[in-house]
Amino acid sequence: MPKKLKVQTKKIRVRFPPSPTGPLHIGGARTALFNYLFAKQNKGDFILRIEDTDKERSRLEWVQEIIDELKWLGIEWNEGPDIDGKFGPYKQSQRLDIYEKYLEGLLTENKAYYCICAPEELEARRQEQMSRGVVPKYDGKCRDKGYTSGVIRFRILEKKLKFDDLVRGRIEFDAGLLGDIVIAKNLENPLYHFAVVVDDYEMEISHVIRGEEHLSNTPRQILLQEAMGFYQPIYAHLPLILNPDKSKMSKRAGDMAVSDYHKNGYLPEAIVNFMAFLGWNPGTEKEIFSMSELIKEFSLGKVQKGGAVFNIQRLDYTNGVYIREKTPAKLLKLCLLYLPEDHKNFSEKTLEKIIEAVKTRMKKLSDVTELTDFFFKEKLEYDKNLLAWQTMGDGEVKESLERSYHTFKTFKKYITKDLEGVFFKEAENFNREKGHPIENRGYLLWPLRVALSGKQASTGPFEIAEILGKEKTLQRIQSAIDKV
RNA sequence: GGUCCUAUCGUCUAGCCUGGCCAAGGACGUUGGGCUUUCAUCCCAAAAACCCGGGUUCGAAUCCCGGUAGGACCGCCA
Repeated sequence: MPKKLKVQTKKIRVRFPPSPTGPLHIGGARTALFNYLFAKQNKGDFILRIEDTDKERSRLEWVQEIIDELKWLGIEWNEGPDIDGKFGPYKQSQRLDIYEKYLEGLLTENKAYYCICAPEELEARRQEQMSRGVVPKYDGKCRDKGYTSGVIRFRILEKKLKFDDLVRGRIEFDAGLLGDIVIAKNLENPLYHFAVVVDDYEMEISHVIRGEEHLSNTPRQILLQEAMGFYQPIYAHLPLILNPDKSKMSKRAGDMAVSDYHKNGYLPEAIVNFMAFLGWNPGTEKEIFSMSELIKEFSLGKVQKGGAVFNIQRLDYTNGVYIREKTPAKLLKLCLLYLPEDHKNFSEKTLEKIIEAVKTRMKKLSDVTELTDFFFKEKLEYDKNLLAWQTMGDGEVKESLERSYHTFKTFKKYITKDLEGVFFKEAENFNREKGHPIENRGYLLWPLRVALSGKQASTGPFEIAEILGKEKTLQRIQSAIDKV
């Protein structure tokens, strides 16, 4: 077995090793982000490695989805399955010969051995140990039996271990409590603990930054490193992302797939900003960070130790901030997907105006559909009672609408500011005639806005009128008048 | 059950290492108010937390010990 002891290079090299058994989740994406941030900040390399040793559960389409969503988020790697590097290949299924070599070495040195215990038998023993209240661990039955087939087990050395975690400080374990672990089903089928250790070594990974769920796996991996004469990478275990009930955010819990947020109209900048604050904080009062600002400010030392509950309201807020920051042209481009088919009948300029008019009401891009639907409809459907402001009766609603109708007729071109000036005066006049409080413009403006939008809540009437133009505006008011 | 980890407003967190500047700061959310024809944006304000118990000390959110609670792991998954 190759015994060249690699000295840890000065170069910072980190990796994100997803297993393609499902979509990329927020938890994984956050881990990828922290690795990326750390690498970029230190002018190091960020490697994407696909851990597809589980042939049954791994699927090519998941590999693609993980790649697509990571890229969408703006997390890019220096080496990976789609970008060759000198440490490739970057899919474990293509590195079988490498693992086999190390496996054979471990076997000949008697640091690993074949085990022929049947899974059912193992399970039964596990249950029995559990019921007796002892730690379930493999009893070493097949050790030193000289079997030449079966699964390959790694001999766990009984010793105390310690390592320094970058976010948690010194961690100590007693490996004597661990049972011999299966590291491969056979020479051609390595398992996680073994493969990850071999790859991190072969790929000269300097820092292993991963979720806390791996903290208790670390001693096994350190033992494996020692058995093969590898250097030990520096570890940093990130706090878990939790469900509202504080349980670990699992792959099955709800729609935590990055692709779901993507489809629903969350912006990558918002997701990245939000994820960065799940377990990390700059220590200042700045809350909105771009990727490049994060690269500058990020620090593992400021990473929280306790788990963080995923708070969707905060994501929504952050998303809104980024939406409002977009230029009209960019926002329109992003929203196109969520607009009705016939949006193509409208000019780009008009569409931009429509989006601008509803921008502050959007939490996510998909909201644009409902927010703007009335601009595209030929005929508005709404309850005529909606037209009444406060205590207005039908007769007054009609008068109010007719007043607006005639005022609109006097304009050639509809420009929000011009309309506003005249209508505000008109509203005062109307109130004076009707004996309403002068400042309560709703008597004139509310029925008008409802006539133009058909909605309880919407953009103001003058912006709508400007976008609709004279013909449609007049037509909508007329049909409101006909309603009452 | 064992091992390991964690513990500040409902949530994300600052402060903790280097005790006093903390009658604990910010943000989301909530509530109230302002602006306003509505909703949203924006602005202002309020309510809201140091898990518990000991100890060390003139003084503890901060240090120590013990509880308690939560979580992760204990796979021929990763």
